[in-house]
Amino acid sequence: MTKLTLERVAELAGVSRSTASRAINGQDGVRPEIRRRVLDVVEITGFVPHAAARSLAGQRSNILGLAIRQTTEQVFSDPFFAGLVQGISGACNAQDQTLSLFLLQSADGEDRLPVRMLRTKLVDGLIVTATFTDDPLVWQLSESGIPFVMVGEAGQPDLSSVEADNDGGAALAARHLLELGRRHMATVTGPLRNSAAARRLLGFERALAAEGVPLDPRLVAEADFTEEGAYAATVQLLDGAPDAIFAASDRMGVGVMRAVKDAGLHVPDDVAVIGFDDLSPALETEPQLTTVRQEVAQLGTVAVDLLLERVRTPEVPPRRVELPTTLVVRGSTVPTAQREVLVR
Amino acid sequence: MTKLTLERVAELAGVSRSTASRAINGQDGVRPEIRRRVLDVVEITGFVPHAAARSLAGQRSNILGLAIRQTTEQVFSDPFFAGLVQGISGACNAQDQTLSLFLLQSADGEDRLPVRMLRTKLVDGLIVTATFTDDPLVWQLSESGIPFVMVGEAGQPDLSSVEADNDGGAALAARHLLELGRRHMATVTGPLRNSAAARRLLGFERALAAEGVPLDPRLVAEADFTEEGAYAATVQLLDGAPDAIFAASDRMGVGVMRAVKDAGLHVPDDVAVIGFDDLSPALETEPQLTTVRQEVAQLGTVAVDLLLERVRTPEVPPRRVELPTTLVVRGSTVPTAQREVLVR
DNA sequence: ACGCATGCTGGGAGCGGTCCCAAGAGAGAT
DNA sequence: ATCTCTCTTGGGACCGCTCCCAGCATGCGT
Repeated sequence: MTKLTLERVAELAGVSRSTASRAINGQDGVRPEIRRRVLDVVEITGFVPHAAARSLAGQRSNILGLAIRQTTEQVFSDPFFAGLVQGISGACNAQDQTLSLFLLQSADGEDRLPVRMLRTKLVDGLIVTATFTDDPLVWQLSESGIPFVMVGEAGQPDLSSVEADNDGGAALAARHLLELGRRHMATVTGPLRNSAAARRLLGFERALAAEGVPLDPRLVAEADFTEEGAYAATVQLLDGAPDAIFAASDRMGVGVMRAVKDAGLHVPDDVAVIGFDDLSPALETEPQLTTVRQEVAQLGTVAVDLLLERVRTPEVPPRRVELPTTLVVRGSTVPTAQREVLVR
Repeated sequence: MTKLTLERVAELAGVSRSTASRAINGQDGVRPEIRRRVLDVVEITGFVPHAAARSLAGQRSNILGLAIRQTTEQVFSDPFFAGLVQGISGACNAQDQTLSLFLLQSADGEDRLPVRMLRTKLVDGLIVTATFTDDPLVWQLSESGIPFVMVGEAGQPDLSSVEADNDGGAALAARHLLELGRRHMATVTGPLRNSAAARRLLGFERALAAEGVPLDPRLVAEADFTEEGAYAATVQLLDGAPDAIFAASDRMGVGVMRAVKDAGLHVPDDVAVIGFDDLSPALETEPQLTTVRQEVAQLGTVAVDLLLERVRTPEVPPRRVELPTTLVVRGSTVPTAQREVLVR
């Protein structure tokens, strides 16, 4: 049996290679009747164009890379990445792109891996996430002139990026707590070299200050976005007797609540707890976690759009997208009964 | 500036394309001196061969796919996958292969995705995991004649696969509990359509039966490899007043312990708990979880080896590798003090 | 000194597509 | 009826690399 190539399909459809190619790729300038005939042959034979040939000739691989700058362990335990990958992979499917995942753990040698990768033209562009401030990877990438976008991280102004409105979200949390009459606010931040973590702290601080309730620096503890880290941080914070704690992620919110409870305190009566993300952990606590919702999956789809924009029209300047956040009130700040009253 | 191609490198080194290619790919039949010269040019120019061209000409892409048949959410919350990906990705790097990850969630349309994928020759082969018994994906793959290996799942005998000695491991757990004098054994299994889960149950049952302590069917509860699922299952099991519970994964072990404690019982005095995997969750409980260790990362490296074997020498028949398991005793079965005595 | 292995090296032919350009067929205009 | 112009279509030239094969210069044996 002859190998199934475009040439062969064209032959079977009684047209030329060029015409077959046009028909298959949905380009116009093909008589409908002929297009039909070609597509029928494709259908029957189950022809699928050879990726390498296509990418060699077409100067485009239609593969997008997702580079996550984190330990494998971290990546595979943080629901944020689950949502992000979900969104990205959905968008890739919808746009006929293949997604390839790269986990960049080490800070050294492997660093050059992604750049090498891109030089091979294996991927058309890269979505980069979980980098930290001044990550060498970022400037290596921008220097190499490869199309890429950053997710959840501001980066330099001349780069494409998507992120949630972290400041605004944190401010929502702050105002919510103020409205509840809390005055002794504490916060467990993510690693501050991570820009999202930093902005959440900043937004929280500012919003409080704006209302004349400045955040006591002793009531700020830095953690690492893990439940355990947040637990430890909270244990410390509790010495300062806060009446509300803002955790920079839901996962940390879980740790915070556990620590509060273990200290014999009640949520939300003694200490109101609020998280960030609105991912699955927020629903697994008792009471459920009030949180600032960010559309994680959408972060992913927007990232894909931005990247394709960069790949397809490099001349269009990069742009930055900020997605809105919303407050989701649950039992960790407002007891159920009371909430119903509020709703009314 | 001229584009950096093999041709150009050859020209700079003053040799032919062929020679440059041989030098770069480490093939022999190149005078050492010439090879040096070529490699120097490569070094200086930073030449990286074009992936598509290479794969088109060489009939091999050097990309391996990892297909995980699970919800994104599940994948990104199960430490088992973290370890597996770690192992696979390490092995890929070591063998100069690129890893591409495919999450296959839906059971329908997207099912054909991997097959389509492979038809494009984008990946040379696939590592498949987390499939279930009679998963259509498996026969689709074997029918399509694409090289692939299965991880942690027996599959048909004529397929390459790696998995831990699940039966043996479960038997280790059983015997350990027996030695501790427990007689009222219970177990929380994984989803039984998953072959690993099924074998762990089987191994546990058989080992107990062999010692004349048959497993009471009412003390078997099926869960879904999640902590929550195991918690719920355990709540039920506790009605039967077991004095030991074998959880088919560490993550489930955590749920089991939580349920036991919430029921006001003590671990290990009232109920001994034992897990499977020896992954991070086992260390996060108090007391730490005794568990059956399987070398998850090694599962990954072996998978890559097997797959490359299939890809490179299709004529060699597929083979099945079973990795040994070991028992790791911790506080959830034997209190620290007592353990020290044992060690002595 | 001559023939013949042996070892390197260079050239050419693809791999399977995409894209550009020229040629052919109709349709509309004059 | 002739000439354009537009719409399709086919052919050829690559894309950048690998692989095969022929050509050449050595080295050796005799």
